[in-house]
Amino acid sequence: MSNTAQLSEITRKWMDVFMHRSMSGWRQYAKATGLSMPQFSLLMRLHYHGDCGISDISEHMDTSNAAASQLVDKLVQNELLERTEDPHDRRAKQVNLSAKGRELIKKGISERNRWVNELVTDLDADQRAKVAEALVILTEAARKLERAN
Amino acid sequence: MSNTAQLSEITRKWMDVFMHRSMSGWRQYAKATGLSMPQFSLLMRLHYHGDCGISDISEHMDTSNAAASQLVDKLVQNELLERTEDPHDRRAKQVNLSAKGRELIKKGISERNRWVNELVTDLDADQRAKVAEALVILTEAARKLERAN
DNA sequence: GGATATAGTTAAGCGTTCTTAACTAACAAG
DNA sequence: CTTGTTAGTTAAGAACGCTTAACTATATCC
Repeated sequence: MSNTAQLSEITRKWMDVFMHRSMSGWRQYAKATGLSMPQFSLLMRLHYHGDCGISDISEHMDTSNAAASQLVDKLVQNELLERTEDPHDRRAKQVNLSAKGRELIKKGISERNRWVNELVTDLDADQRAKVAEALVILTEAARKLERAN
Repeated sequence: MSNTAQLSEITRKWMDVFMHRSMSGWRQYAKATGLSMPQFSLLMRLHYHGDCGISDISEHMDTSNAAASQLVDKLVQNELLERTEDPHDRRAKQVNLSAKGRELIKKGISERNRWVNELVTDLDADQRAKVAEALVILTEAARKLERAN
């Protein structure tokens, strides 16, 4: 049992459920916080890879330098980001989440975690152990794959 | 082992990796297809719950009737949606994905699945079996939770 | 020092989405 | 039949994000 085709079908179903949920979860949170998708996306990016310049941002978001600059500017005005001068290169800027921005993202992430936590609280001990083991395997595989790219 | 706190930490890490990946995946796909986020969101909604009226859409997207109507209109013009009259109530409309729209969403979903498939291909047989078992458990739990709400 | 490249900002213009308000058409109840 | 409700559309105006192009300031190379 558990050949490639079966596993593929299982992951497909899981992704289906999961994507459905995560999409609508994000949408609701963006609405609630008043953030647009690009704004939210940038905050997430900085949560994972802070301390980067405008060019890094524009490159990663697949957009122009001007757009990134304007986006950052708006979020700086809203006090969600801090934009400081790079001490080693005074042309460049270092963009980071502010305390307020970090707080907001942290809350968003924990709200999304709530769903998974609800999911696992209904499981019995045996099921929980299995889920825990599998998620560790998957997380490690994802990390490995990310490093490879 | 595997008490509640541990499991919670494990799911948190998994969500972290997974959300990070799925967010940027969708962003890229939306960019590639030229769809805006609301447009994309509506197509996904119709993929899961087709055959609904303008009011259903506006209610679910937490927006005004006018906005939903305009959004649908644009996607009908792009031939991604079909808008037909409800035979039982001629005031109402039935909105559905067109063949072209279905195709587009299907492709997006399969791209998303590709990542998970890459993830599991590197696993050995034992790990695969464990992952398969756990994902079945989680998918079932998610379905149950959804029915409860 | 002077030419060139790089990092980022600013401004004008376009397309999108949203809102409110006014409107049409169809249904429902007396 | 008339009154009121419901479903959806249309129009005007504001906000946002993106692009291109022109610009400032700093760094780098010869």
